[in-house]
Amino acid sequence: MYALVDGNNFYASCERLFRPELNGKPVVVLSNNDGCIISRSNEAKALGIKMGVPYFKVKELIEKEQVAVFSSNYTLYADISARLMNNLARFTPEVEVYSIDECFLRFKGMDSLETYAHQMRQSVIQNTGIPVSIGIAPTKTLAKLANKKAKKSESGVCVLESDEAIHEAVENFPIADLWGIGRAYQAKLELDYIFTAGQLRKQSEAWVKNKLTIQGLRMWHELWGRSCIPLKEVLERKQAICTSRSFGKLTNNLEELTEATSSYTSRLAEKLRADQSCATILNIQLLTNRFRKDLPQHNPCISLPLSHPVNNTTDLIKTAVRGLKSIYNPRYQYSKVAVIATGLIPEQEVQLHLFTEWNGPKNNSLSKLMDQLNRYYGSGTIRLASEGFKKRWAMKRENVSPSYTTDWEDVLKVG
DNA sequence: TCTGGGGTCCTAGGACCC
DNA sequence: TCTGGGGTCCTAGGACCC
Repeated sequence: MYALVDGNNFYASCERLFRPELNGKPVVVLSNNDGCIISRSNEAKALGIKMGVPYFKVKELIEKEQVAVFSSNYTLYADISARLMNNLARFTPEVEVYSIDECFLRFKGMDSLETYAHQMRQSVIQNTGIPVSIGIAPTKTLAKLANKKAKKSESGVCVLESDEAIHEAVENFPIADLWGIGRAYQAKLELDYIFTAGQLRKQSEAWVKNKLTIQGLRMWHELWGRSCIPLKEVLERKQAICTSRSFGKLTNNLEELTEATSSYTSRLAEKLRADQSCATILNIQLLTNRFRKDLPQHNPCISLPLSHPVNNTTDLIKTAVRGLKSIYNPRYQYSKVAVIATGLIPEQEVQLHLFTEWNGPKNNSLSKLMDQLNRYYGSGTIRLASEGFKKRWAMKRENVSPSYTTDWEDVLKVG
């Protein structure tokens, strides 16, 4: 049996941990650049604030209703997430951390899962302060479905074990809420008058494969209780690593774009090293603001093969800036730059080259020392001058909460 | 004025191999 | 008139997830 455990309104719940006076009050968390609503407390949902709406469109309502607004603080959420996952790992050895706020667990040969689920829930709320919902079923797809049911229930737990219970849960479950059905598939299925998981489940194997390809077929089997999506317990090495952010304002200034590209690339290099990977290809993409219909659009990108696999900051920045300059056009106002590393290979398995002077990864001690210093003294403490100092392009983050659990300066004082 | 960021998997089609 | 069969690898684009 699989369980899916997830934090209720996770980011909003994290913010409330350290602001208990906000319990029972509406709270929202914004995306990067204070752009969109990405997490809402139940009270905020009740006000009709929808997921994903641009902040400026609901600002008036938010002010009128005195909703507490937070810029996103991923340092905080990642730390709370780790506590949550560690707590859950005490209940079974088979754990897959699926996202920052979700976790699949697997149980073998247990006969009182319902009781166990309530114990887990109690333990998590007591040890981390985060309320969670738990769905349990014979497959991951059904566990996700059970989790949605759990969210709506009083107890926060939903166990689907017997064929009858599964049948009843699936029968009227909206197709759009299924794990694996997005907007495009929803539209496609509705053209065939399929609106519920029950209706989809009744279709033939061949029909489903034809409409939704192999992944849809897996989902179909899982809806019948035949598990075909395994638990991924070990983290696989990433195939691509990306750093991209919108600017706080539009710009066509090459100096600013160069600073931003250098900064993002520096962050990207840190991520590569943390993953113990080296890149063989670096992609740079410039984007204009697609919502500004009044401005000309320009979204050029370039793929730069690296002469040898690297993850050190200076080499990557040199390449990135060269790429940026080759696609930049001063006629356009840009809102974002993305730096993407692909063709990743393990740091330990970098091949030497037979026909060039290059003789192996150069001593990365400078980059590694920078990582150490930045981990200890805070991100950006030591950096390359090309990343700039004024950072006029930096993203908006007007309501960011303190790093309560990861920065000594921000630890709460009791007195 | 103001609209997020970071990933994965699958398929079709083209280039190429013997 | 009539032009094979069986593969691999790569890429772009489309779908999905949180």
